[in-house]
Amino acid sequence: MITIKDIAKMANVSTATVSRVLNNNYPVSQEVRERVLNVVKEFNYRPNDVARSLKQKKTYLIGLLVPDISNPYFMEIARGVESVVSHLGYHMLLASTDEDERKELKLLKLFYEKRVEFVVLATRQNQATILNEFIHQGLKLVMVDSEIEGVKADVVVEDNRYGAYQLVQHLIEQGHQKIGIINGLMDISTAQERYQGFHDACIDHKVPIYESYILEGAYNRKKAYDSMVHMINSQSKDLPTAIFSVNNDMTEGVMMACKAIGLQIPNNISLVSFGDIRVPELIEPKLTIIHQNPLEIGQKAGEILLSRISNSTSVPYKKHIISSKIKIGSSVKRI
Amino acid sequence: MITIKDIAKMANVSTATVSRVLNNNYPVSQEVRERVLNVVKEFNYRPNDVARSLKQKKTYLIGLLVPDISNPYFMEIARGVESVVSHLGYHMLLASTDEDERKELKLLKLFYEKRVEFVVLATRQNQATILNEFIHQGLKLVMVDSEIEGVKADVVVEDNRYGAYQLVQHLIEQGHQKIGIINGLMDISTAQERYQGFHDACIDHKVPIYESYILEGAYNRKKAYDSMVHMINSQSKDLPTAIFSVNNDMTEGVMMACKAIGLQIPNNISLVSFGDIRVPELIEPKLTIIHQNPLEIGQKAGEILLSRISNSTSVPYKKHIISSKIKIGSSVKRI
DNA sequence: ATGAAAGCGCTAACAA
DNA sequence: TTGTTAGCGCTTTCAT
Repeated sequence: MITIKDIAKMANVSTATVSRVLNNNYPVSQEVRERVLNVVKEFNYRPNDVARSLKQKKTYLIGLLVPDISNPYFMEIARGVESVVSHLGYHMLLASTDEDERKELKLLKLFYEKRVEFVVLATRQNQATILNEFIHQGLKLVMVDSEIEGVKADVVVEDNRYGAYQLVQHLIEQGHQKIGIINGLMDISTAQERYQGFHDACIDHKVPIYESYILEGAYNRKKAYDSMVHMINSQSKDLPTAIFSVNNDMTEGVMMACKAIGLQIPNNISLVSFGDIRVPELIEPKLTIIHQNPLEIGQKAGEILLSRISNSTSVPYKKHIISSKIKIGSSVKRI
Repeated sequence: MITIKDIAKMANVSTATVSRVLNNNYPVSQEVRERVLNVVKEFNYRPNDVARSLKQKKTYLIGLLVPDISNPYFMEIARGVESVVSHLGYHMLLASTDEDERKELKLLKLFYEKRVEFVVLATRQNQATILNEFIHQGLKLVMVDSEIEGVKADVVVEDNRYGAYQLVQHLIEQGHQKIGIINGLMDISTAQERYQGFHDACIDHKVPIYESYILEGAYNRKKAYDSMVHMINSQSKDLPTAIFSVNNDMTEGVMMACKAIGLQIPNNISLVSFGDIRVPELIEPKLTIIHQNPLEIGQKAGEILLSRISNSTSVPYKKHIISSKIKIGSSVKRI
């Protein structure tokens, strides 16, 4: 592999000069510049970024750690990050944690050893103490999607509580008093907050909350399907009139359950969802949902990290809340 | 930042010894090993991988270049790659080309400067000559999804021609003689091959091909929708009895068009698709499709690149074809 | 405007 | 088993 030394020799200059013309950061005479450039072109020389990184202590690497890189939601976030950092020459190192705490830790460690300048972390586990330890060692972090209480890092999340609140309020306004919820894993901040929104809306409007209508969906479609089928079968004489599904994946499960059993939405049961299902254009009815914007989360995270990289002055960590808009469909029956 | 030198000093050994205990590649006495390990732990030392890469000329980096990192199809491929390379300590650098040839070239160049050990490229453009130039300079490449004729690299693709062939043959077996096709961009290999399959099936079974039934879908949903609507409106007295949609995204567009206009599938028109639509569970009817397996493409690409990295002996480049299975649904009417 | 040389943080060949 | 040291390919300070 051809190095700067080779180029220097061929152009009859020092390596310093070659570096200067390549980086355009110090005065070089026209004549020498051209001579060097010619040799560079002739040999198709490409500087070794590893060496440069070592010398400059700058890798232009951003690590992205998400539960699953094939999950469109997270990849929209990634896309958002990429869109703002790529212009500055940053590249993204991507990896899936598979929701495995040990793997996540291992990846954080590896990212750190690769000297990524920042990591964007979408995690649903791990303790604040462990993450803070990394941070203490100099790892820069910005958390997206979920929050972990006590972590010393910026956070970009959706307005989960208020989004959920709006959805449930809408149900109540349409006359619903028996509202069920398909819940996420309660050790995850997003699930807690969305549940909180449900809870607050019910309390504020004096609507009772029934234990038996609180279903465990575990943030996955299969589980949501099973829970829903089970409830319908076991409480068929006294079903809720409306369901609030806490994420889009589970919403698909709920709809599949209704379809399988023959419950019509919204005739037999109403449904609202945090996040839209896929290809809604082909599916009836149009759901009333909270519209999510993962791209914006990613962009925000990208901006934050860029500004932290450039401004070494330590401004305090902040929680950025991306507001979520409700979109009214026809999945709620007025009763 | 703490370095191997610091550790060496604190443990009263040479840097070489620290390196040895960390890498476990040379004999070190128990006593010294423990001493070093203690200091490492105490200071939470993490070796600088940039320096190691420079020295070893090994980055453990795989570059992935796809049109769009938020496209689930490509991210399934990425997932496949990751699943096989991550065990060996490889990391993935990911970037979107946005179908922009210049951007793609720039990214290839940057990946090269970062000294990625391999790049997995899913591209739909660029000439073989340009790519071969990179390869000539030492860039290792494996192409996925699409093929570019003449590129000196391994290729992993689906069996596009035969998949399409099966689909169209199925239509013909069900009695269809007037078959339309929503086509991709014909400068992309996958589109060419799928069209070829359509063409061959028609020829082999002596079914006529009508020019006016060959629609431009441009591999995108919106265009497919528009083309479909236009055809239905302009040729309403003599529509094809069946449509072959060349990719899943366009299939969604076709279904939306049918829905908008009130054409029922398969009653009024039959439909087969290369690749399944999203959430098929919630959509009627079940389509007859070719089942795609991007994960497998990624895994295969990962295996290939791993074996090329380890076996320096140059085996000839090969085209790997992932076979595609037909899945019969209820979207084709027997006539 | 240019060159010499130190050094980024490691690894590994060589010596002891 | 351990230490010394050269060197990976760059950048940048200091001379000139």
